[in-house]
Amino acid sequence: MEMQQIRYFLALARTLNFTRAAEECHISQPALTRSISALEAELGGDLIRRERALSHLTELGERMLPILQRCYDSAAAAKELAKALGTGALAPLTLGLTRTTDETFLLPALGEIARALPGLAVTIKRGSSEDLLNWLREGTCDLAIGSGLESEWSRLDSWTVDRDIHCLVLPVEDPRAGAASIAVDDLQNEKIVAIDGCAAAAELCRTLEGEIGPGKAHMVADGREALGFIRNGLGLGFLPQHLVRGEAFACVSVDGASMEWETRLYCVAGRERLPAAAALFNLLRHAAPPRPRDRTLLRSTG
Amino acid sequence: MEMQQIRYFLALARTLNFTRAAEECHISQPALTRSISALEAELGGDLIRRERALSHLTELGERMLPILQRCYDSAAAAKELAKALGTGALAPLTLGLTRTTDETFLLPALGEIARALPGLAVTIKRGSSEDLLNWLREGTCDLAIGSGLESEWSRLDSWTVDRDIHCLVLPVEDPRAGAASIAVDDLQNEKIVAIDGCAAAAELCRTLEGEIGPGKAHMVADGREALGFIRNGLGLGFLPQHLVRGEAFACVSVDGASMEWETRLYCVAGRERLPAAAALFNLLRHAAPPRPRDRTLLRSTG
DNA sequence: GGATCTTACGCCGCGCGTAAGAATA
DNA sequence: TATTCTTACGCGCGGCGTAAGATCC
Repeated sequence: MEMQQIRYFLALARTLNFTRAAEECHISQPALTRSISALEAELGGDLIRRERALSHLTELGERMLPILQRCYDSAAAAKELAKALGTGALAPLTLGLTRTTDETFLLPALGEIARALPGLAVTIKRGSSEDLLNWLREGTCDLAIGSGLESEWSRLDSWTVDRDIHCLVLPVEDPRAGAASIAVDDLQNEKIVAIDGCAAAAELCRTLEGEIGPGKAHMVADGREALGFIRNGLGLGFLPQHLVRGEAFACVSVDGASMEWETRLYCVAGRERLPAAAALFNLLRHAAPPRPRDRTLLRSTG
Repeated sequence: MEMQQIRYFLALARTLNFTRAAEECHISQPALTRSISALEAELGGDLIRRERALSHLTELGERMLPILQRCYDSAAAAKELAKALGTGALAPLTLGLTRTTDETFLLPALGEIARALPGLAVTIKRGSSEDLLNWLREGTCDLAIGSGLESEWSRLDSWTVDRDIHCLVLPVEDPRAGAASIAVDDLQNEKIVAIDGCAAAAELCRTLEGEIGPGKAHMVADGREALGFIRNGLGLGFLPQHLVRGEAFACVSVDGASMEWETRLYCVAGRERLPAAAALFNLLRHAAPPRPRDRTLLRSTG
């Protein structure tokens, strides 16, 4: 069963006339007759009763019609969707971000791309660094943004595109909320609330006690969950500062822990990019080097 | 876009490996490469990123996959359905009956066919004689059963397969309910309730007053509606007797009106029939000639 | 005779397999 | 070097158009 035969049959079912159907298909009438006959032979029965003015589809023909119509429509839809993707009328862009990555620095660039590509359709997937690395390998995302993806994979390229400051997050009523900073040693007996996959928090936990373990810190999925834990006294947060902005929490720096982390753009070398991914890539790569974020927000209450 | 290409692409999407996909499709690997390349050219973009162990579908490929899968599944479903129709695993049978035709005489034959053809699927369509004639012409029904389809169409064949007695149907409280018979003249001022398209009732109405008109009789769609009309005093019925059986009505014959009508089987000469239609045709044609129905029920209350 | 579908025949293109080449690990 | 995909080349099948035939109105 070939697509041509289906096209011919659909035309024939519309016209119920071999001559006119052949015209519609831009082939000779004998060619259409032969093609239909072949289809009938394959299906094991006549599709149409040839009765000149009274010609009509057989039972088999009537049953085949909607199925083959769907088949043909699917092929047509595929071509149309492919065209939309080719022209940029539909421009999907899938980004992988670690759970702690602040996406706001992307928004101006995405806005600019959306103006140039009205079909832009962004998908943001959040996951651990390992997830992002796998997504890049599998091609499940176009670009990844975060940190700590570095691996032995030689095809992974990366550039710093943003900086993020991590800080200790306390309930405002905590007695240490007004401190200029807190020493790492003061945290030895504290429970830490961190976001799963956050490299900065992982490093802090390693500093506090050899390895990061489930007993040492609460690992939650995102900032909202973390702040809820902190608010309810389950521990002290160690979170990227942007998550605390606008919330009633105190931010305090930690002496002896890395606070400023680079947010990096990762891509796979030698892999061609869709228009939207290419545009974002260029905007982020060629933008002015990211400035350190304003540190004055530390010790504020958000 | 050819069906082969779709098949090859689906295999490739499963295996993500040109060599194995070619094996699955029983073609050489270069042939599959070329076929996929041609499909990619038609769609205007790569479907798969060739990265050996890391090969994976592109965005375009991911989008095409479900659509082309549906296309291929439709074609497969068409072939399967055609096979079912060919083998008799599915044996549709569409019968056209006039609204007054008693279908019960068909049931033994249909039961016998169902035993031989487990896939039998009967559709009974009710309509006027004109409807039935059109359905036969259009091939919308396999066989028609009723009366009054005779036309100038030379291809219409028919045989008597049953007899049906029409009678005047009265509410049991009607004073004439116990009469042996009623003269046509006594009905001149009566309103008749008849089923639309019933040739017997039409003839009675013509006898009563030149032509059948909407003012002379109530024309309803089926027996249930007719009995409701009669029960509510809207008129006297003239209906085939089988519709009254088991109902609380009186049946009285009419002197001067044709009461015994032949139920005939109609088919289109020179048109091959599906297995179920052929079977029913043969059973009805070669059955013993129909006997006149028992007239003793007349004047009973059903 | 006109309309409609089928059959016959020769041709061209397309898809196939084989074989060789390129790229990557 | 082994694996994997692409390119090159020649062949044969299959679908096409033209022309003639069959059938029905």
